[in-house]
Amino acid sequence: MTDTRFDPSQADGRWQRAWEEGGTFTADSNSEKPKSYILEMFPYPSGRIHMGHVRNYTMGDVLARYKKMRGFEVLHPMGWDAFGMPAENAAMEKKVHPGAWTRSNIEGMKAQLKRIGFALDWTREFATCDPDYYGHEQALFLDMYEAGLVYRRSSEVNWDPVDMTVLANEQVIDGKGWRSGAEVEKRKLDQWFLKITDFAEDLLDGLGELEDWPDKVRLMQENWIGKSTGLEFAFDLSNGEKLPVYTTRPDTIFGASFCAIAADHPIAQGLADKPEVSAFIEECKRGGTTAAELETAEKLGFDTGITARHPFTGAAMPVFIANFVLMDYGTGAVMGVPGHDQRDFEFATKYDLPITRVVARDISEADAPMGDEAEAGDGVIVNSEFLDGKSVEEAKADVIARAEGGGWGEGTTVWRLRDWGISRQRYWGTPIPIIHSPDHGPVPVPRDQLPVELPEDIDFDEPGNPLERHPTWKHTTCPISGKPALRETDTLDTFANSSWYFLRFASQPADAPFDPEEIAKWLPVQHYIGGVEHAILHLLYARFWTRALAHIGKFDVKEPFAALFTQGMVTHENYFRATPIKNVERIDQPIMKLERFSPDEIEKVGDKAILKKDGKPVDIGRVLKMSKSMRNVVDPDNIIDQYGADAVRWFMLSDSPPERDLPWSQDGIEGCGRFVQRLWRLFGELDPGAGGEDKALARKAHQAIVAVAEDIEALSFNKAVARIYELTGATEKAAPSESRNFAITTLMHLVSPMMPHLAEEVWSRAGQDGLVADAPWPTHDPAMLVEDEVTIAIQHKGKLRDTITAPKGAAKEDLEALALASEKVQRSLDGAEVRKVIVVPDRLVNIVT
RNA sequence: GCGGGUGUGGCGGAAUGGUAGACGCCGGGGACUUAAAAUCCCCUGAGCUUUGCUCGUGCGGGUUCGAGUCCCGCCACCCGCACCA
Repeated sequence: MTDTRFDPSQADGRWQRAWEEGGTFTADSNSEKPKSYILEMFPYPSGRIHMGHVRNYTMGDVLARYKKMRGFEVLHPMGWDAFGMPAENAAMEKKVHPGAWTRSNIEGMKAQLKRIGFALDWTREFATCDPDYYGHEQALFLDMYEAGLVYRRSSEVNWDPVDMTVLANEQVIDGKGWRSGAEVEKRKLDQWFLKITDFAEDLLDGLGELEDWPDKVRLMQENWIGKSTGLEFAFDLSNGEKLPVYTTRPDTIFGASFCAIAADHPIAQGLADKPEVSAFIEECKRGGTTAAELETAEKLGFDTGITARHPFTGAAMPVFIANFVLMDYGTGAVMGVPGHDQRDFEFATKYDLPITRVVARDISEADAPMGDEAEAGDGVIVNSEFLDGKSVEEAKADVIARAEGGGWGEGTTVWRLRDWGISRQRYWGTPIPIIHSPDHGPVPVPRDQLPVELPEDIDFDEPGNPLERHPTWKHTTCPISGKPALRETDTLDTFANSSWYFLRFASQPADAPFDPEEIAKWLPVQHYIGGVEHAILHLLYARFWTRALAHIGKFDVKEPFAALFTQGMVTHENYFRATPIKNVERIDQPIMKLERFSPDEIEKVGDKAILKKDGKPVDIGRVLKMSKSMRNVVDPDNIIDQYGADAVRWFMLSDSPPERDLPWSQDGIEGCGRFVQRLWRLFGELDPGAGGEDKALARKAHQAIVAVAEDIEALSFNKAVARIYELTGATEKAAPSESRNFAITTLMHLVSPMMPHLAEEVWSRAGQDGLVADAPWPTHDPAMLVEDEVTIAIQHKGKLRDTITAPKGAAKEDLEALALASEKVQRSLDGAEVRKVIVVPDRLVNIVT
């Protein structure tokens, strides 16, 4: 090798073509090798690849390449989560077709991904907006429909009257539509739902087996599913009606002193003809829903004048309409037990209702006064007739048994999880394959008519759903009667598209969504990597679809992702300048004008940032997630132009542990670029003529083979990187020898998953056959892992005084003698009597005086 | 409010209860060069009375021969959920 510098601008593309032409990363499902499916969450084609993608896919790429070196047949696919609102927004703003916009983004982003040299099987690429893909999705929807997992009901939605569309909760900001700014209305619409609640128990239980998922994500899903058990029973009301309530604390029933119902409860609505009642209901709806507002919101109630009869004591308890009771949880009504529920306590205090103790630490404390808050903890039941003296758990069981025996209530389980409303009044999504027949109601589209394709000729000139106002698209005939009928014009929530794409990657027959035999070969995904922002929705929906399809008998896989890894964000400092502008009202409090500057406009000098165009300093703000609004985005393409793909990949893996945020820095990427060149020079020093053994270096190389493998398998890429730096440093310093050549070729292998272009280049220049990507992971000699000398720490009273070198496995007595012989130790002992000596073999000696 | 996480040099971070700060970045000094770039070498937690000593992993206690690591009690920041009965 004579080139003094590695030139990524010509090498990167050359090796990318070599991998592509050789089909190096094409997965063969008929291979005899063990299978490994490595998957990163596929991107939404928003326009450009950003650093977050680069980090995400680099991690998966290292794993995929490593697994291949370890003898696995690896499936590492890529595709596009291509349906969604941004395409429709672009259509409205830029007058382009959502499909054209999406396709063009995909093309650009695919080219960007290829430049980074990812080991992807592009033969399996698809976009969810391909009619082929969403046609199979429609078939799966019909499978679920036939299995009774899909139903239609009227549901309240957020309706934007200007854009004429339904908004997700996240799109409603301060009660206004995020785009139109119009006051959002609540509207009842017929919506399609998937019965995810049928699988609530399964989805909850399944979490227990997902040992290689982060605890955090499992907990979030557990809370989201929100299982609770208790008693549902009905109070007899003074007006002759029944009031069903749900409680998790039936043991405290003797402490109940009132009932409370939600503002939109039927009984409350029934009283709404009284102006004071309707005024109160309005007041309840006005309350904000942010954390701070709820924190300070006062408990408000309206006494209906109705009373409820206590099932045991027969006491008449007032029934209030209350602002803290939610209609969509439980029965929308509660029994108020102020002594042992904080909300009830606050409410009772405000409206001067009795607060009775029915749980105490001990039976003797039955008459202990209540403090200034409710006691929700465990204890012994008191003041409760036949329950007195029982534990909370015993009393719960007793009350439930009596309610069931008496036929006035039953033990139930209540879930926080709601069925998944999947109807969206949008164009750019999977059309729901249903036909509304005048005679037969909703009828599935016959299978041979799938896919129901989106029409191309649509316009976004008016607000609302283009499918709804398309002149011909929705007009069809009833599959049963043949009479004119209307297509469903709603499309599926985009989360449906990402709920089964990993199955289609594994298997892509033309006539079915997937082939069960192929699914069995590849699933579950061995490593699934993505952002924690998908901890609940996407990951829960994907788990649900997999279970639902397994339930229908499509395959045997229940959990799609054996291991989940949630990576941190890529962050960057931001640059700004705040200049005061004249404030006519308060000269001492000027209004500040804030200007932000992108990293391209800045030059860093030491720890100062200088604006290039005026040569003056700007302020450096906090390190934050890269975002357009902060103008702190660094474009991967520019970086690759300057430093090559390998330097960027190396940066993504260095320093920060992968689950934490990674602060981007110019100094850091320059350091990575330098290291690529440092390795290049070192690899050029391979000396076939050199002989002789360098045992210390050879040992380091063998240790690195083991350690780097362990680190990659634990996804501790930052540690693997540090090991490679160490071996590199040691190898550079060593004199030529056979061992040094071994260390150099070992390094070629160890860095190849991380810097594949450099590795291929030096591999080929070293005259090796084939591609390093196809080469196996180097083998280590176990005998070479063991050191024959170790450094022993000598402590006196737990503090380090000296270190000595001793043969590995030296006897305790010998170590003790060596320690006591140390001059430094003797000086520290200063003649004191040695009371005890603790010897940890091969580690340390601690002398206690 | 509930749940979870994090806290170690100027910075990112290492460290099965056993030598705290591996490795990288920044910074300082030097070599090479007419010069620069590139490269290489050395130093780089703080303090002190500098053969060495003392202090030091958010704060306060504890267990231990020995604690960044284990236990108890706090503080700060970050994330998620939320009037869920």
